[in-house]
Amino acid sequence: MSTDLLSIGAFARLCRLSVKQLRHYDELGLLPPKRVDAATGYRYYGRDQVRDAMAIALLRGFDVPLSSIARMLGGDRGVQDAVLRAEQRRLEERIAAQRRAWQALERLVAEGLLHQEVALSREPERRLLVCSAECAPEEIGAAMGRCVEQVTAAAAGLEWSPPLWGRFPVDLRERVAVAVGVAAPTAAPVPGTRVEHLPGGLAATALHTGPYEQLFLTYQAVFAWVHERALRPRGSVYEEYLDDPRTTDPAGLRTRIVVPLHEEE
Amino acid sequence: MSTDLLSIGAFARLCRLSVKQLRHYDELGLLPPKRVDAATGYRYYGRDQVRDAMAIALLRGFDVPLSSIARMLGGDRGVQDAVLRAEQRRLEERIAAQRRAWQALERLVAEGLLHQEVALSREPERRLLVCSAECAPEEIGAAMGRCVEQVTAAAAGLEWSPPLWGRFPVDLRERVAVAVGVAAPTAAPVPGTRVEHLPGGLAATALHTGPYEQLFLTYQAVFAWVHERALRPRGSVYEEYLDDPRTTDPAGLRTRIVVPLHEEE
DNA sequence: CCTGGTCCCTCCCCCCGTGGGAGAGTCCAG
DNA sequence: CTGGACTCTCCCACGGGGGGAGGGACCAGG
Repeated sequence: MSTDLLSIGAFARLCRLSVKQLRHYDELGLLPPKRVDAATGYRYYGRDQVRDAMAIALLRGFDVPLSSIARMLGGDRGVQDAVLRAEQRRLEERIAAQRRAWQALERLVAEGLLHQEVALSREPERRLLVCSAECAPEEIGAAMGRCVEQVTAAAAGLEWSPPLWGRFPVDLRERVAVAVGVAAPTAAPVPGTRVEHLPGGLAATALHTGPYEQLFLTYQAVFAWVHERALRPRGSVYEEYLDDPRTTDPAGLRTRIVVPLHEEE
Repeated sequence: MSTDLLSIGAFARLCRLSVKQLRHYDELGLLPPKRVDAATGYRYYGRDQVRDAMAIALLRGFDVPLSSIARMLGGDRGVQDAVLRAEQRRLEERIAAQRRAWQALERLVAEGLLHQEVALSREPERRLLVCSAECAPEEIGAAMGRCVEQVTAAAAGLEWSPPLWGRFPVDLRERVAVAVGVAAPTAAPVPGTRVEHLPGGLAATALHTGPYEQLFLTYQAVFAWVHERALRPRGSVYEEYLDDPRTTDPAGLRTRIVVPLHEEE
């Protein structure tokens, strides 16, 4: 039984792994040979190691990292399932990210790299009814939705101009805000909302047509345009939502991007 | 104009790249600074390099390799589109592979790692009407389909037993074949098909239930079982398709896997 | 003019998993 | 006993960076 040992080459052929891989897994302690000749360093594997080796080959085929494989080989069925589930979730996220990347590439093919039209404009002062929230970068959609609800509820009794506004800090990861313009000075806003005075002034603006998910592409173009001209962004960036996402096809959603600038020439 | 140069740090902040990245891109010749101070080695970038730098940042965000980005920056619009399209196709393939991996992981969670039941059996001799084809590994499905058509057409006038067979070389990448069993010795097979005698004998068999795409999982389990017992596969492996993929849900498709073995104990 | 803080330089090592190759030693069948 | 196939260790490479050491450069304030 224990005399029936395989050399690394024979074992590699059986398990469809390369000799290099087996040596690497030995180094990591992932699959140490059953016996190592002390004099020559030759590695000898047992038949009962075939199953583990083939499991490694299988999982590596799905790009499961060796560290996860190590946890699985060392654990019982419960651990294995947990690790597999975790790998599945990682895979889901990667797939989602790659689908977004695919869509973005599609748009880049359609309109070229950072070629959107950008204009210099002078924005008027605005009085806004604001609801803001702090959120992680991937929850922006949900946080925005909640703010929209609050702000439209608060504005229901007031006189307000239709386009909805969103404000974002330039470096992200701070506070996002949703606002509507209000005509008259308002005395008692609903709790959670407040009235803010948005100063006007010089700004770079661009019109993004397409899903909100791809807004960042137009932002990138606007910032390229701004920095090329040695203009300096000032404070937070904001967006004007010209269409209603509930009634407009995402591909046709128009959003006006506004990047406020310092006045100096 | 040319006096308005930015230090690497300032340029990095503008373009949302790290200083390390910019130095790396310089080394690769991807984005050499407009001026490098000969005495100090300090890198200075021009405003007109912001666009390229931001394009790099954007594309790296989609995991486009730097070599592809280099081709795009050096090329005109046509080249850019071609490279973008190529990246899209690479992305599609990766997504498809990852979805297959996800499905496979799902199956592994359901039934454990390489835990299928395997049995030792003695297969009878068989006389088969065979159609074979050479094909790349990813076209196996299509090649099999064509063979199935040919073989069923050829067998239409004959007396044949229902289960369809598929044969594959162990190391793949050779010839695949589709066959049906025929009862009587047949004289004149349709061109492109021939009658073969499949020797019987010892074999390891397992029943795979699920889509053909995941057959390799059960194969892996069978080979693990075989090699653990120091049995030696002999010649090509074959499969018996017990259900009709046109009328059965893929999740329920039963396939009997047969791995012929050398007789010795 | 000096000084200190912040910038920037190069160089090296690290990640992950694997392939390639050099140079030397080992195994086994003829 | 010999030759070819096998195996060993050690180093380098990939891609796309991050981290940090050690040392020079820049610039504003005193």
